[in-house]
Amino acid sequence: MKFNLDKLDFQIIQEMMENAEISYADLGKKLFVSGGTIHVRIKKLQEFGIVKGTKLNVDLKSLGYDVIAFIGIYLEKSSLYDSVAKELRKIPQIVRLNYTTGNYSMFAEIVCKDIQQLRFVLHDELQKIKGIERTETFISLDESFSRNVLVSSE
Amino acid sequence: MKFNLDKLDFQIIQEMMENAEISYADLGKKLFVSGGTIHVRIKKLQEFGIVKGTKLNVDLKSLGYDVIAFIGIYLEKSSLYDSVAKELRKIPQIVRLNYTTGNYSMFAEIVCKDIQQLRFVLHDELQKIKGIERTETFISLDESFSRNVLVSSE
DNA sequence: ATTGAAAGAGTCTCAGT
DNA sequence: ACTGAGACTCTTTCAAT
Repeated sequence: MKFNLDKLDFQIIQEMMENAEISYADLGKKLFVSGGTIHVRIKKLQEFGIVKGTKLNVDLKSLGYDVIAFIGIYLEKSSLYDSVAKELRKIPQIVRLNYTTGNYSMFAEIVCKDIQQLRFVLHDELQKIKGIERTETFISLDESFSRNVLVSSE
Repeated sequence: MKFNLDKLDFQIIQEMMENAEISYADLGKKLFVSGGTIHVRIKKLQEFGIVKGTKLNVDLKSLGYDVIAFIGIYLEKSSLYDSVAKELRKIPQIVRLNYTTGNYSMFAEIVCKDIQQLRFVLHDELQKIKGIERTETFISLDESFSRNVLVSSE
């Protein structure tokens, strides 16, 4: 760890990773300090670059984005990573891309409105990209859980 | 889509998925409506359950959580899904679990402080869980990008 | 449905401890 | 380093359109 964070800092991060709407006064009550102290700590965490902002928590399912899938990508040559990544970034349904060890060269996550859209991306868009040897798709039938990591000083 | 959302609703969602800190007045300026209108729309989106709250955007790398990996899990029987999911949930480093089609029965994402911790989870904790036949691990060497889906009415 | 203004709540600063 | 109070800003409500 690069910074000297204490238990209170971690408690604030943990709490606000789940719910960033809580007021400083209320969070202070919960953690037995004043709202002013919460404020000072959050300012410090922002200065350190640990807290980068807040994001809206949106229920994608209710917006019709039902289909989540993971794609393992085999490249012809691993040197093609950057150029393939650049092409994959152009596909808005692909929300995440990691360069990985193991079977696959890259690992992508894709969010679609329906199976037809997923098929279109897999069949039409990915096939056009030079350097992709083949792909394996894992469609999520159920998200068992999704949560934040447990932060602490150890 | 279950709801009647217009362009403005989607613009608000898109903007605030990236930055939920912006004030209603400022967001209104950006989208050429009053702050009051932004407020009404967000209230509506909350009532619909589309907006579920806000989350702190934390830089896990700077907190020392450097190691992200994906784990493909083979089960002995797919009926063991629930009991294995229950055990995996007890491991705090596992932040996400999906039940998937394809090669693997389940797909997990894990966040660790170092390779030693990852090895401990993979070798000691996962091996203890009854019903897991074997696992394949893909360590992320680089996150090329991670972003929100592009929402719209179509 | 949108607006603008007033009331209420929260953030931010700072002097005191 | 924490606190509490005052200044300031944002959210929330509401009457008018």
